Formats: sequence, structure tokens, C-alpha cells
Amino acid sequence: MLDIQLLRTHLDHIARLLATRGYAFPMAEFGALEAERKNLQTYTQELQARRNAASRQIGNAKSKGEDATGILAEVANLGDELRQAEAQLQDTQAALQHILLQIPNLPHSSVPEGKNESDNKEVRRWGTPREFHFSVKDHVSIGEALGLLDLPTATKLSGARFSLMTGSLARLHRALGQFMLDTHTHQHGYTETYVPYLVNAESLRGTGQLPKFKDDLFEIPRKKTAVVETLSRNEDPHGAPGGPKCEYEDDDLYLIPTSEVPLANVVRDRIVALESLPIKLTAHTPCFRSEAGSYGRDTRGLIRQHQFEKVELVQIVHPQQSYKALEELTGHAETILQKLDLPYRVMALCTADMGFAATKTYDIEVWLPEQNTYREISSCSNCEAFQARRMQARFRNEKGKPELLHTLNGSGLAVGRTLVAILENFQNADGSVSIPCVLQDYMGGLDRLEASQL
RNA sequence: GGAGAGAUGGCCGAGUGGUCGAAGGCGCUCCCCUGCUAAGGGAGUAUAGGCUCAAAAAGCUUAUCGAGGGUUCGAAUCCCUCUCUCUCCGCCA
Repeated sequence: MLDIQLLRTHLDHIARLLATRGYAFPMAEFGALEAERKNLQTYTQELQARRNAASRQIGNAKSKGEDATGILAEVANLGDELRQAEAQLQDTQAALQHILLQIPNLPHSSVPEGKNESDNKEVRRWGTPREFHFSVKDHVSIGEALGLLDLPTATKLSGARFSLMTGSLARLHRALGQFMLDTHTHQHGYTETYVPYLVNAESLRGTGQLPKFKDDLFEIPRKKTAVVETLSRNEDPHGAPGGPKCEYEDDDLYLIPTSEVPLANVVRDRIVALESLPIKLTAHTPCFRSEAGSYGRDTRGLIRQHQFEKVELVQIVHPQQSYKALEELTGHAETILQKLDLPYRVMALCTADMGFAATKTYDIEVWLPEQNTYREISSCSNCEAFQARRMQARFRNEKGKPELLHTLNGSGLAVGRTLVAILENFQNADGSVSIPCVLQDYMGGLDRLEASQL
């Protein structure tokens, strides 16, 4: 969420910045609502002040045993007027809030301006893609030939975009998560965290998934509130004036699309001490995404799944440190690829390609030989105060005053896609797959995946 | 799932309709006193808004005692709903 003060004072400038992201700011609507809000708020507060003054007088008079009927008569009509004004103000503010919650973050000045992902800028490249002297297979063919990957059975169990792995491949998958977690906790100073995989709407609003990206989530309805939910949806599809005040009165839970949600929301509604910064958290969790709207994309294999695992890095930092922290955090994710000896490149996303909450994002793309291209395996973002403002996540600054924190997150890394990269980059002519050195300890000394391994 | 008890500022805790944003204590900050330490004295110490203002400062003002609604001229206090915590019972990994 953007600072509404900023919108009031520098509307044109902000609208121009947002346009570089492909977001058309609703100037007219915002202007009208803001004017209405100002009038209503002034008027409402005036009435409230009058009421308070009168009530004080009445209390005063009564405590002295004096007659208060005169003052009572004066405020007799205030009630209805006030109630109406309060209701109108509340509606207007809800409408403003609704707009505010839909506005993406402002791009940082260092972010390249662009129209789509082809305008992303390569920042650096690490490693050299291996030369193969046989025709390379993709990870599905490799896994299936080894008898360790069974996608048809996963489809039988759950449907498309789910996977079933067995034996040493399942173990390798587990090993990857362990290895990443160990690296980040032992070498990069993150605190390992176990988090809920189901979160409430408030948390998702805090990190920015709600209200705008509800379709991307798996929602778990609760019978208890089903009726209430239906009602509020019918009456209030867009949080428009006249509807209920709160957009999330339901207490449904949602499967986390990333552990960024629970990790960042740790500081929601909190004022943390200056000395506790930076807070660096990591968690290895499943992630669930409905992938609505991605039909036909990456349908083969493990690249795009409804359920996948990720080791997430979250940093909660002092505002002055956040861009330094972004570089560090990106480096932490890169370390994993370096240790695994997987070639990658780092891309600075352009204005149009960044996520909703980010001011600046680096994507890390790993080399996939069969696709003959680099594919996203991590995304590291600084959100500045965008999430913190939604979450009311603050720290007590040097002057002792509460101030919004900056939040950062990044995948370190997506486990499934790392597994894909290993299968493809470390495949051998005989169909076996070599296991990167750093993972062999986690695999009980095993140095390659071979057919019919249990 | 059933029964009961609770939720007040950074913390503890008082407050059952009237000038209460909230006594008292602890903690913290500043000042005074004291050779050091300890003890003592004084002052201060929530957050988010709005308006005035070029801005800052300042002033005025509103809201907030778990959340939402209601009663009332007036609610921390009364009523309703919900959430969470604790105790007991049941069930369960």
C-alpha cells in the first residue's frame, strides 16, 4: 500500500511512475472520493466535537445536581445527523481503502523502464553451460526413464500439475530442501522457522496477495461462516459504498502460495525494537498456487505445479538498509546455485515485469539445457514499506518514534525447479544423473541416480 | 465438541454509565541531589488520523481499553455477536 499522504501531495508524479508499470491510476475516481472524504470527515468530526462538549456539560451539571434538560434538548437532534455522517464517512473511506489496496508499489529509480519481460536487464552471469556430446533429455524423460518420476499417477490422485516422485529422486528432493535450509541458517544468519501452511485473509492482505490476487490462491471455506460469506459477497462484490465496512469478514483460511506470507506477517501489528533488526527468517514449506490463467504454459513436467516446495528468505530491516539487504539476499540465493554448480544469470526486472509489492526485483534464472535457455528459479524483491504499511509492521527508530519497516523476500530456492535443473544439467549419456558433491552427504553418500534405485 | 473464567498502555494492575487516553506501580528518558555505588526528589513517557499552515513548529480536533454491532445526550463500564487466552470434561497425532 502506498502512503496516502504521498498520493495527496504528489498525485501526478505517482501516476506517472505507476504508468511505467502498466498501471492506470484512477485519477478522477480518487480525486472525487478524496474530496468527499475531506468534507465528510471535517463535518463528522465537528458533530462529534459538539456532542462530546454537550455530554461533558451534562455530566458536569448532573454531578452538581443541576438541571440538564436545556442542554439535552440542544443535542436531541444531533444523534441521527451524526450517525448518518459517520456511516457516509465510513463508506467513503472504505472505497478509498479499496482503491489503495489495488495500487502496486512504486518502482525504485534504479529499475529499468520497460514494457514486458524482454526489457529485463541482465546484471551478471555465473558458470558456463556444459557441453553435451549426446542428445539431452528433459527432466520428465530422465525421471521417468529412471522409474523415479510418475506424473500420470499424480494426475490420477489429484489432477494435472501435481507430481509423484519415489526412491532416490524423492530423497534428492528432500536433500535439496535440507541443504538450502542448512546453508542459510549456518552461513547466512537466518533463523529457521516453522510456519502455518494455512493463513487467514488478514495475513494475505498484509503481504499483498489479497484482495487483488484471490484467484491465484487455494481457499479453504469454513462451514461455520459459509452463510455470512455468501451474504457479504452478494451485497458487496467490490467493497463499494453501501456494503459492509470490512472486505474480509470471512474467516476462511488459505493455503500459502509462498512462506513469504507467514514469515513477513510475523511482524504484523508489531513495533519491534531497533536492536532486533535486521530480522532474517527462513522456512522450508510447500507452496500452493491455483495457477489460474496459466493454462497451456509449462504443462509438461515440474516447472509449474499447484504444489511445490520452496526455501524462502525473508528480511525485515531498517529502511536505510533495505537496498543493501536486497543485494545480500540475492547473493544468498545465488550461493545455493554456486554450491550446486548450476549455471545461472541474474536479471533486474523492468518496471512492467515486477510483482505487485516490489520496488525492485532480481530474478535468478538457472540454465536448462533441454530448453536451451535460462529459467526463473528465484525472485528476490525489496518491498520497502509497501507490505509494512499494510501490516502495520514498525520499529522504534533512533528518535524513539514508531516507523514503518522495510521487508524483503526471495526464494532461496524453489526446490522443484532446482531438482529439474540438477536432472537436466547433471544427466549422463547412460541415463543416470550425477549428484552434486554438496548433496552427497544428504544422500547417504550416493553419487548418482540410477534406474530401479529404491 | 461441552462447561466455566478472562482480554485495559512497554509490563503489572485499578476502574461497573459522566470532564477517563484511562488511578497506582514497574520499566524507560531527562533533570536535581549525593565523593562512587545504593537510596532519594522532580518532570516526562501510547498510536493512528483530520483541519489550520508554503513547510516546520505549534494549535485545534477525532478515533482507539481484543474485534464488530447495539442501548444512551454520554460506554473501558450495560446488551448482542465473534475472535483469542486460561481451567475442567470429551476426542485426538
